[in-house]
Order: sequence, then C-alpha cells, then structure tokens
Amino acid sequence: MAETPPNVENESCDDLLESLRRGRPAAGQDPVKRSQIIDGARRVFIDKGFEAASMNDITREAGVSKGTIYVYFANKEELFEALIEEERGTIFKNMYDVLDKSDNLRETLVKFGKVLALKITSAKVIQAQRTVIGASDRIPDMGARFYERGPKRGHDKVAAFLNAAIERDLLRIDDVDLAAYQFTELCLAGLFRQCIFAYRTKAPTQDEIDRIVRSGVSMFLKAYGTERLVAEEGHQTIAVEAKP
Amino acid sequence: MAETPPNVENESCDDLLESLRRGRPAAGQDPVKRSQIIDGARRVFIDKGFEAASMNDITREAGVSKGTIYVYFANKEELFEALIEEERGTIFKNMYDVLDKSDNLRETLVKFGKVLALKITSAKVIQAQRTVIGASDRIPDMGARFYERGPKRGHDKVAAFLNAAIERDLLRIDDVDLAAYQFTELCLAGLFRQCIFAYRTKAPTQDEIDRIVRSGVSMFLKAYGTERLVAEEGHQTIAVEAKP
Amino acid sequence: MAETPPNVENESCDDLLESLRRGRPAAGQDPVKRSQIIDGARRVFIDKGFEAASMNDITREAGVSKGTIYVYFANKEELFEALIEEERGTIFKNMYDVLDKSDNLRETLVKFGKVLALKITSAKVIQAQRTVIGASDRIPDMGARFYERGPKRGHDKVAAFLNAAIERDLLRIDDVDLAAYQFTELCLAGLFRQCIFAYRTKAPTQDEIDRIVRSGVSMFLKAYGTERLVAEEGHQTIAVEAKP
Amino acid sequence: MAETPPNVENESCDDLLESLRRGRPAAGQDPVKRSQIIDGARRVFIDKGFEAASMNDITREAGVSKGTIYVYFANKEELFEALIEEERGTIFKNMYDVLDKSDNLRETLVKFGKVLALKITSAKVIQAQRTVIGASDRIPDMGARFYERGPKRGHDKVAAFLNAAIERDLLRIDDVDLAAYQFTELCLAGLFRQCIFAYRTKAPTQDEIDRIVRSGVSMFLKAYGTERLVAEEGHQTIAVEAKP
DNA sequence: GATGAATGAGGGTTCATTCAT
DNA sequence: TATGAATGAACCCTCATTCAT
Repeated sequence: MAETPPNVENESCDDLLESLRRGRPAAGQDPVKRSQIIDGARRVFIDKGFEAASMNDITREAGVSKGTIYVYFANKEELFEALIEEERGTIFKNMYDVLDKSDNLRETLVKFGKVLALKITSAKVIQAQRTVIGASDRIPDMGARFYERGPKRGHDKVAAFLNAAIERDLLRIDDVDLAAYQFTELCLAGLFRQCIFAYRTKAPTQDEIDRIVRSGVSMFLKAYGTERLVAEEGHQTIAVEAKP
Repeated sequence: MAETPPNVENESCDDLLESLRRGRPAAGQDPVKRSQIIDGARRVFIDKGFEAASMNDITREAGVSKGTIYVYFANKEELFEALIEEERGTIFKNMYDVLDKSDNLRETLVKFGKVLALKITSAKVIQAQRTVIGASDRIPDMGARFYERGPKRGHDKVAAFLNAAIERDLLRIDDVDLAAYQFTELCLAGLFRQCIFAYRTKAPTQDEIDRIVRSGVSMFLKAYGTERLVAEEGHQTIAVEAKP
Repeated sequence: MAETPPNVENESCDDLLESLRRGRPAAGQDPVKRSQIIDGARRVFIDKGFEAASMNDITREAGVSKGTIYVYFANKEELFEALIEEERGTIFKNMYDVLDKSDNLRETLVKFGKVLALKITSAKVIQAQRTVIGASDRIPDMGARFYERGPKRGHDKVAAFLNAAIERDLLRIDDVDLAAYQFTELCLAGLFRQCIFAYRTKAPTQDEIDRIVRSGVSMFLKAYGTERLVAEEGHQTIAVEAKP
Repeated sequence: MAETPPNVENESCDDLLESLRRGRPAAGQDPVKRSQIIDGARRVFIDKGFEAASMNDITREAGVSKGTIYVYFANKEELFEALIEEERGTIFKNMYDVLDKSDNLRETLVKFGKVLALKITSAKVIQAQRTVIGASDRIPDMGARFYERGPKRGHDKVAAFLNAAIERDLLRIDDVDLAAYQFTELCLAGLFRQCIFAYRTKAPTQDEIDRIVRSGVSMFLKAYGTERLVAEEGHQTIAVEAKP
C-alpha cells in the first residue's frame, strides 16, 4: 500500500545495508528503487507539471516498471506528494546556514538575503513551486504542507535570528514575526511574483539580486536598527574608509 | 473566431437590449450566453485548475451544450484565456483610484496598501491566481500576460505616484522602480505566499491587514521620506495629538 | 420532404417563369435555389469526398442557409445522390454524339474511343467516380444507379452502333454485348484502374490516348471486321497512299 | 511504433510457438492479437469504408480494447494501411503462378485470364478495392501503393510472359506494355466496372468468365499471334478434331 | 516481487440535424 | 418561408490503473 517510510533520508543508509545483508528488500521498501522512481518523477513532473506528466513518462525516465511504481506509491498523486516532500527538503536545505554565523549583522542579512533570493527564484525552484500551487486545489493540504515545512520553517529561523540581534541590542522590533516577513519580502522585492507568473522567463542575475537585497537590508536596518548598530557600523565604516 | 468583442462590459447592456429588439444575436455574439459560459468556466477552472477541468464539466456548469461553447471559444485554452482576461479586469478594476487623490502621503499609501492587500489576498482572487500560475507552464505567455496587464500595471501606477511625491519633495528615492516593488511587498508581507500556497485557508482580517500595511508604510517612509515630509507630519501629529 | 422533381432540366425554365409569375415558389420547389445548392455541394463533395465534406462547407459554398438545404434535401446522403445524378448527366452528355454520324467505321470508332477515354479519365470525373464508389456501401444502389444510367447507357449505344455496322456487313460479331464491352475496355486499356487507384495522379495526355485507342480499334477490327471492311479500307488506304 | 514485422505470415507460426514457450509477447508484437485486430478491422472497414468505420466498431468486432489497438497501430490510418497491405497480399498471392508453366500459349492465357477475372471480381476483393478507392482521397499514396504492389506487379508479370512468347516467335507485338494492359482488360471485359459500381451485386459465374476470357484471348491472339502460332495451333486443332 | 500488456473511461473536438425566431 | 444558433451523440485518441505472467 505504498506506505511512505518515515525519515526516509536517515533510514535509507541502513536500509541499503540491510538489503545487502538480507537480500531482496520487502515490497515497496527498497530505498534505492524508491529514489530511482522519485528521480524519474522529478524530471517529468517539473518538466511538464502534474496533469501533463504521464505515468508512462515517469516509468521510462525512472527505468522501472509501471507495476513497481504502484507498489511504492498508491497513485500518481501520492508519488507527486512524495516528490514535493523531497524537493522541499532539497530547496531549503542549508539555506539558513549563513544565519548561524554571528558575523557583522548587515553583512549576514545581505548574505542570507542573496542566498534566499537566488534559491527561490531559480528556474527549477520556481517550476516546482508553480506545480505545487497549481496542484493545491486537487491535492488538499499539499500546498500548506509544502509552505509549512519550507518557507514557514525558514521564516521561523529568520525570526530567531532577529530575536538574537534584539538581545544584542542591535535591533529594536515590536513585532518580530512581522519584521521577519518584511525582511524576506524586501529581499525578493518584485522577483517572486514576476517569476511565478512567468513574466520573467529567466532567473534574475547575481547583480540584480545584490542590488535588491542591499537596498532591502538598508531599509530594514534604517527601520529597526538601534543606535548601537549605527555606532558599530560607524566604526567599521570609518575603519574601512580609513584604510587607504 | 470567437473574437472577444472589445469593451464587453460596456456593450453587454446595449447588446442585450439589441438582442431583445432585433431578435436572436449572431453566432458567438450573444453576450448573455457568453457570460453564461464564462461563469460556468470560472466555477470549474477555479475549482479544478486548467488541466483537470473538463469541457464536459463546464458544459454542465454553464448549462449550455458543448457545441455552443465551441461557437463562442475556439478551444479550451481560448475559453480559459477569456476567463482570465475577465478576472484580471475584475480584480484590478478601481484598485488604483485611491492613488489619484493627492491627500496626505502617509494616509494615501496606507489606504492604497490596504485595498491592495485586501484584493490580492481575497479567496476569489487567490484562487484565480493559483489557476493562472498552474496553467503557466502549459500556456506560454498567459501568466506573463496576466502579470503584465494586472500587477505590472499596478506597479507602474505606484511608481508614478512615488515620482509625484518626489516632485513634491516628500520622498527621496534613488531607484523608484525598486521602491515601488518594495512598497507593494511590504503591504503584503507574508500574506501572498501564505495564501497562494493555501497555508492560510482564509483571507486575512481587516485588522491584520491594517497592522501590516501601517508597519510597512512606516518602514517605507522612514527609508525614503524627506525632512519636509517629517516636518509636515510633525504638524499634523501635533495637531492630532493636541486635539483632546 | 425534398422530392426530386422529375426532369429538372426541362422544368426549370417553366418553374422559373412560374415563380416570376406567381411570386415565391413552394418550399423546396425553387429550381434556382436547388441548383445553387447542388453547385455548392458539387464543389465540396468532389473536393473532399462524401464523409469529409461538411454541411457547413456546403452551406458556405452554396450561399444558402442550413435550414434551406434541409428543405430541399432530406439529409446529406440525398443531397449527395442528387448531385451524383446531375454529374452523371453532365459526364455522359454528348459523349455518344459521334456515334450518330455514319462515317468511316474505323475513324468513327477512334473518335468515339478518344472522347470516351478523355472523359472517363479526366481528373474531375475520376474524382466523382471515386466518391461514388467509396460511398457505394453506405448508400445502397447509388453506385448501381450511377452505372446503370451512365456507363450502361453508353454501353448500349455502342452495342447499337455495332449492330448497325453488322447490318452494313462491316462487322461480324457473335456476341455484340460482349464485343461492346471489349471495345470500351480496349479504349481504356490500363487507364481506368491506374486513375481510379490514384496510381496516375494526372490524366493521360491526348497522344497517349490516341495511341491506345488506335491500337485498340485495330485489334477490335482485326477480330470482328469483315472482308468488306477490309476492302473498303483498302480503297481508302490506296487512295490516301496514292495522294502524293 | 506498430511496425509491421516483415514476413508476418511466415513468422506468425514461430511467434506463436515462441509466445507459448517464452510467455507473453512484447507490446504490439503478439501476432495472434495483431491478426485479431486486423480481422475485426477488415470486417468493419470493408463493410463501411474508411471514414464511416469507427474505432469503436473495430474494437467491438475485434474483441480487444481500444488501447490495445493503439499499441499495435499508431492510428486509424495505419491500421487501415496494414489491413490493405494484407488484403493486397492475399488477393494477388499465387495469381500469376499459372504463367510460369510454358504450356500451350492459348490455354495458358485462358487459364490465367480466368484466375485473374475470378479473383478480381470476387465479392471480397471488390469490397476491398472499393474501400481502397474510397479512401484514396484522404490517404494520399495509399491507392497508388495498392496499385503498384498489386495490379502493377501483375501487369509486369504478364508483360514478361508476353516477351517470352515473342522470343519463341509465337507473338509479334510492337508495344508489349500496352498489349499486356489490353490482355488484362479483355479478360475483365465489362466485369470490373460493373462490380466496382455495385451494378452487379454478385460475382460473375465460371461460365460467364470462361466465355469472356476465351473471346478475349481469341481476339488477342488474332491480333498478335504469328504464323508459327497459327501453325502450331493448327496441328493441335487437327489433332483434337481428328479425335473422334 | 517485478513486469508491462491490456483495459476502458474519459479527454477535447466536430458536425448533421433541429427548431425558435 | 428561410434562417443559423444550438444541440449532443459520436468521433479519434490518451493514460492511470490493474493483474496475469
């Protein structure tokens, strides 16, 4: 019945060893085959969207038989959901690492903003998001789950980061939750909607993102930065300006 | 075939009278029937998305025969495009009126921001946008056209408004285009993505929007407002605060 | 009920006068409109074949409304039959005139054979025949009726002509009916099947037909010619050869 | 897709065994199922013609599902072509064997002529030819291909046979190609057109064919036979007449 | 357990025919 | 009477799913 094994990523290694040790894995339990199927599905779904993708295409792309797919996934929708689950993981993986270094505040925000904008607007990710959005009506909760475990989690990390800065008296923010949203939006100013509606057919350039993010961070810090932040940045700036 | 008569909205009334006066309207020209079809199509497309919607569903929902639909619209795509065209018109109609009144700057921005957020995040409009986004892969340019004639046009109006404020020495902005995007995004902070991914299943409340927009406008003006704006607002604030 | 008026050609003149005298003709009785419809139908049916021709095409080509066609002809098949009836008339009209001149036998046969081959293999006529043949299964008796009133009638005329020549002691034939078929076939040697199967995409040239017909007539006369014919032709030949 | 395996007839037996030996045959490769489909298609196409035949009819008649047909044949046209290919093979198979025996010339021609007339005018073959002719407009080259690989090939064999007789000084022919056509036509005198137009609803009797063919061969030999042929036949005739 | 040939409901679209105007 | 907008059955074809092998 194509049960999705919980914690696929962590278990897959063990399962692999297991399967080598004990011989053939149980039906729908071989993580290698599961990956193989999802990889094929990824190429097809991302390329064609949910409806236009055919199980035959996926069969071909994955190099497994139709029947096997149906052992691992109950139907097209479940396969798609599993894929999205994986994609979500891949997209948002490591995206927030940069927030863990307690560097200079402005530069940390800029670095993070650039990574965020770059990822979210990359062709691959936009495609995936479009597919999820388009399928949201047909597959209840799928969009919600995607958001919850992707963007929402990122949002929480940003909020935590802001709280840390507040602790250090670098920021003064009434509504941290809102501020976190504002920061994210400023980093994507105009880009997300342009990309998702295919008004932009190409991902934005590094320069463009840099310009947008720097402007957004400036605005953000002008609004929420404390005197201490200004003072610290003043030193740095002086130092930097004093260099030559 | 199935040409969209220009100014459908304005003409439909006359045409209706006309059809009562002169008898049956020409094939594919009856605005009443056209509306009937589009209304049926709206329910089905919005509910299921482009691919999953079947012409049979639409036939049933619209209460007309299959053949009739194909007299009015050459095929499924054209019907969908016509629907989206209408939706776009409805969504963005009058949205920018508030920008024409050269009121107090802050309040104008707040008023506009609230209208914008309210519209864009309304259940109906979110549904429509989801449908467009989902169909963007299959119908090249349709998403782009939607964006261009909807959000893009709004963006241009915002930019023009900002330019006017710059003229009046109320704002000082390097990159007006970017600033316009920033303003829009701040008004929607977090809302658009939450809605479009169906993480939020209900439209935000008036209060929530008010809070978000006011915060966004504050940040925007703190970043781009001139001394003159501060001075003018100071007077007002004093006046207001002096009231009681 | 779309009754085909008998003797359309002869009556049409009277009907026309009638309609001018008495005003509008009865439903389905106006021969002008009938011709108009058939003319449109001819262009469409010959061009596309029975199945591929649409009543809309015919409507457009004929310049009359759908309803009107259905007043004159009960359905597509009847319209087609009526057209074929007319075509048959046109194709075989005057084809046999040359047999009425009691000229030199050989030359009469050659002349007739050439007219016959020319007509039967002309692109237009081949198309019509193909359409009739293709529709024969769907419309019982139509092919038979076409043959009966077309080729069969011609065959009878040829047989009559041969009988006349027998009377004049120019031919000696056991089975005149068979001889008439043989003559016809010899004139079309290879052409009919090549054309009807679209192996030949162009009608044969005059020269080709001339060669085939002369050879066929020679064979025919060698088989059925009497001594008297030989004698008479000898004189002529001598006369001709003696000329220079 | 749906490639016609070469030598279907010869291989089908092996394939059948193969499929019994090795289990299920590959998709679109099972010759039994292929035959089953073509047999159903034959009944429907021959009965209704190309256009009027529906894939549903064929599905029902063949006793296979719609999808299966489309595994074996890419579309309606390809199925039809495959059928015609088979029919052509069946019709013309062995038809020319009699020409290989260098018997008495006249009797060989008579025997062959009778086989030819019998085959070409048999109900089954006439039906098939009608179907091909009717479809010739919609499927370019199909009629041509049928003619080329059927009647044309036969024509070439006849021409070759005549050339052999010329070598043996039994015939004297200027234009062998034309003579071959003449011979064929004489054997079918009147029959082909009568049958193809459904004027004759039944195939001609053996007697009728015998009469027609003998008459045609006589005419043919009277036209093209040499003195040597006459002499040889004289002996035979004397021998025969001397019998009693 | 894995396979992929077979299924058949349902897809978008066409068009002969009807009937209100 | 003549019209042509509307109908809806039927068209060819696709593809998610099943199940015999």
